[in-house]
Amino acid sequence: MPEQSTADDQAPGTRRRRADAERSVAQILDAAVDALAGDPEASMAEIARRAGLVRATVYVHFPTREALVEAVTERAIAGAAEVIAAAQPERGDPSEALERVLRAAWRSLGRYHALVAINTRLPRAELHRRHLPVLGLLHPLIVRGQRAGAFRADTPAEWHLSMLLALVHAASGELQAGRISEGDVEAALVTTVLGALA
Amino acid sequence: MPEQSTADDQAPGTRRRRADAERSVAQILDAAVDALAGDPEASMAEIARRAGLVRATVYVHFPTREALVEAVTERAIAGAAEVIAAAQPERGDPSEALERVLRAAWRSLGRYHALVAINTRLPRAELHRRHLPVLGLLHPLIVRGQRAGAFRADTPAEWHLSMLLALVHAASGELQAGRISEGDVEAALVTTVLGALA
DNA sequence: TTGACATCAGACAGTGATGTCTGCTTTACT
DNA sequence: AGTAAAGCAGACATCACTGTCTGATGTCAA
Repeated sequence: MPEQSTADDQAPGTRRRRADAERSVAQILDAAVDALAGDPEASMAEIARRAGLVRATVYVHFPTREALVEAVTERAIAGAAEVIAAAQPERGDPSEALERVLRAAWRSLGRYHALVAINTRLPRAELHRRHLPVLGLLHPLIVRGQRAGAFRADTPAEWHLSMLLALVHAASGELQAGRISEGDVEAALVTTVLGALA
Repeated sequence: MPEQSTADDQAPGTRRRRADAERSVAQILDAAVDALAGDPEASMAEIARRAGLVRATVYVHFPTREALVEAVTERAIAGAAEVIAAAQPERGDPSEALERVLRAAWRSLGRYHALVAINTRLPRAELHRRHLPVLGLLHPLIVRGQRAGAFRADTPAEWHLSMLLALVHAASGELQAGRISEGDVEAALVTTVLGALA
């Protein structure tokens, strides 16, 4: 299991992990994101190659492929949660707050979009558990908007959330396919999402 | 390549495929749908087992696994296109026509819902190509709605189409994950789609 | 009925992946 | 400077899956 911490919190009696190890773990996680984005079944060899490391070294830090994939998704979701939280979903008019959060998330989460494909084969409960950090931030905003009459209340907030994520992913796909320009996609996404929820 | 035809159109000089072969192909396609629904990477052995056949027999009809998967998805999309055409997207008020088409398509998708997972890991361009039979039917309807002022005209019709497909796929995902009941999902999908386009 | 077609049973080689291990070299910390 | 940690190179066993082949048996259709 990789340490998520950055510095001086090693357990008493244990030595701290060396700096090069820390660097390797980061390289592996970055490489895994890139590799898995292009191919959800990317091999450990491919990930190691991208990280500029040898396959055995990857296994030093992540005992199995599954452990690595889990670490990658956990980190991606944590990053998303951080960006969303920074956009303050609890502040201001619900529609405006949603637009603000959406724009912030859109700009910073590009590379993680393809990781969704990995999670689709996980058990439902596990999937939900991993997304809790993000859902926990957005769900109150949706509910708040529903209470204020800004968002439809005839469908559950969870539905709105799923549709929102789907539209974001689809928008990213349209952009990648070149069927819409980078300048237009954000505005189109915002209007479509707000229309879908309102 | 499996013959899509049912009966009396064999090429001159070639013998018609025997009835048991026809049956086997149908069994294989059905089994593949079920197997791939549960696991997009289901093996040929697993598909053959479900079809009540031996693996070698599957290879008689489909030269590679890829060919089988393609046949399955092609068949599903062709079925959807047929249903959509039957719902007459060119008739009546655009919003009503869209709702009518959407409901019809959704109901007929039935067991194919889970096949979405296969398509998510295809290259974007290929995904788009396979959806062409459906897109070709819906595009005129979208354009007609935009001209009539029923749908937003500040984003291209292609954008609307992509968002529509994304929402349908997401809705099927929600249903598959058990996060919404089968009774509620159709209504929720319709309102979300109409809201997104209007 | 007869012959071509289809399925079965099982084996086979090839491939590519995972996870482990060893010996050696390099690097970071104290 | 010395030592432990980390990385490298490369091998290895194992596994699951794909695609092919054979020979025997069953089945459709003219």
